[in-house]
Parts: sequence; C-alpha cells; structure tokens
Amino acid sequence: MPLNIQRKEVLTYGISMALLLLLLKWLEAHFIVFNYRLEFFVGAIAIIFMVLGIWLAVKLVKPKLVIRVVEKEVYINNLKPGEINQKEIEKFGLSKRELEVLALIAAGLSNEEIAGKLFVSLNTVKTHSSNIFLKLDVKRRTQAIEKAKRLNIIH
Amino acid sequence: MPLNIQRKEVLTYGISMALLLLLLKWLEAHFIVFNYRLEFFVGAIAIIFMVLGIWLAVKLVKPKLVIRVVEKEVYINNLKPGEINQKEIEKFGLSKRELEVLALIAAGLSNEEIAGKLFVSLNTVKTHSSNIFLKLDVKRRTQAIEKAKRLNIIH
DNA sequence: ACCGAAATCACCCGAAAGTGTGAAGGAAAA
DNA sequence: TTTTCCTTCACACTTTCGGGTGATTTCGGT
Repeated sequence: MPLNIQRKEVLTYGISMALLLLLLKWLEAHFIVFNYRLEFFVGAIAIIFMVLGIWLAVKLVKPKLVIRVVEKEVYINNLKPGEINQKEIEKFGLSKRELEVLALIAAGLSNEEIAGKLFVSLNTVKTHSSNIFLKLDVKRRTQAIEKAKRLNIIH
Repeated sequence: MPLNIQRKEVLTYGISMALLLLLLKWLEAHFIVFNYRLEFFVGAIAIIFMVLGIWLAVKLVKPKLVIRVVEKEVYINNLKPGEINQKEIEKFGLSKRELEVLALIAAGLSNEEIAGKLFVSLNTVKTHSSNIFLKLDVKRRTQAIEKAKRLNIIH
C-alpha cells in the first residue's frame, strides 16, 4: 500500500491531533468526562480517530491503478483487407468492364482466357486491356497489376 | 472518493471492533488500565482505531480503472507485410537469382528491363523466367506473380 | 579432384501481348 | 437531338514472351 504522505498533510494531521489532545486535557480538567460512561468516551475517541484515519487514507493513499489493456485492431492504410479503393478507380476513369478485365489479368489469365470467360472476342479483350494501360499510364499488364494492387484498385 | 464497501469487509471490521471492545472490557475489569495514565490509554485507542481506519480505507477504496488502448496491427495470413515465406520458397526450389527475377517480374518490369537491371543478357533473363515458370508450375508471368504473391514468396 | 546445381548466354520459332486505326450499336448526358 | 462514353469487334503490324535445345563457367560440397 503506497502512502504518499506530503509535509502539508502531516502538519494538518499533527495540528488536529494536538487540538484533540488539548480538548482531552480540558475535559479531564473539568471532570466533564466522568459524567459519561468510560465506554462511551472511548467509543467517541475511537470513532473520531477512525474517521480521521479513513479521511487521511482516502486523501493520501495513491489510487490503486487497474490497467485494463484493450486491443484495438488497426488495419494498414485504413483499408480492411480485400477492400477496394473506389476513389482511385474514379481517378483513373476505369469503366466496369475494364475493371473486370483488369481483375482477370491480375488473376493471371491470358487475353484468350479472359475472352472466353467474358464471352467476348480476343480483340475486344485486347482493346480493353489497351485502354486500361492507357488510363493507368502503364506499358505492360504486369505493371498494371502492380499499380492496381498497390493502389487497392483490385484485391 | 468512491467507497466500495463489500459485505465481507464490513463483517471483518465488525469482528475486529467487537474484539477490541472485548479487550477494552477486559482491561477495565482487571483494572490494568488505571495503572496507566488516561491520556496514554486514550491515545492508544486513538492510534489503534486510526490505523484501523486507514487500513479500512486503503482496503476498500475503489481502484481507479485505467483503460489502456493498445493498437494492434492486424495482418492477413499471420504474416507481416513484406514478410516472405521461406518454407514455400524451399518447397519450389527457387534459387536466389530466380527470386530476384521473380521480384522484378512482379514489379512490372519487362525481360529486357530486368536484364538491364541485373547486368545480364536478355536470354539469361528468359532462361531464368522459364525456370521460374517450370518450378512454380505456371504458364505465364502474370500467373507466377499471382501465385508468388498468394504464397508470400514475394511481397 | 569431381560432381551437381546455379548462372550465364545463344539461336530459333511460335504464341501471346500490345499498338494503331477504324467502325458500329447502345445508353446516358448535355 | 446531338454528343459523349461504353462496349463490342476487326485487321494489320510490332514487340514481347515463352519453349526447346545446347553450351560454358563458376562455385560449394563430398
């Protein structure tokens, strides 16, 4: 139990103590104390000093610290994993179809496979990918993948 | 000052109080108390109850609750970003040079650019990348990127 | 000293990717 | 209604990629 007793508080306590003893002396001198039963007198003293003790302790004892550690999950980039950055997409003006193609490119599909999956011709996929590269300002599909992943345009 | 007085503690205090009063009675009954001066007796009572009060207060003062929020970074896959999975690399038997080439492929470089960066010929880079595709069991560089990133072989 | 893996390079060929241009239909906006 | 954008497709052409084969050098381990 760490007691952080400061000089000022001790002084206050000392003065209180002295005053109480003075009162005691006065009571003894005037024989008033013996008008009451000894138990009552002792009980009063006990209560007074106990209250004083409680007051002292509450005043001076450093509050107990209970540290409750709460873990807060923090995602890097303010983005939950797998979340896409809509603002970046709008910034580059990528259309819905172009995003589909971009995602499939990043998945490692060839243009022909993409064409098959989207039910369009190979030439269409080529056009889309060319437009993607233009809008993203890249030269190759691998660069497009890198940039798109870095900017959270695709997961 | 919030006092959190619990039933058990109050009981303990009550018993202590009763014992003390019993002691007092006994002392009074045996007239031992009057062998000493009244001030000493009262002082003893005062000190005892003050200590009791202090003890009570210290015991019962509600501990101050401090909530400490610890930010915990959350990563997918138990791997820190940029951390690589050495076991996967060994599983595929990728050499050091092949890893370099793989990283540059994933960075979006062309074979020629990789050759320039590694001070080797274009044919060497082609050989490396072919071996990479064989070891990773993929057909294209984009597939290699996808697989390598998924398995944390590269960042 | 020898072996095997790694790294280097060359050449050829076919496949895939990317460029440029043009065009047509449809939907939404001005 | 006109314009703009999206989507679709074609064709020709260039570049890059990837497979196959073979060769040389270097380096660590037995």
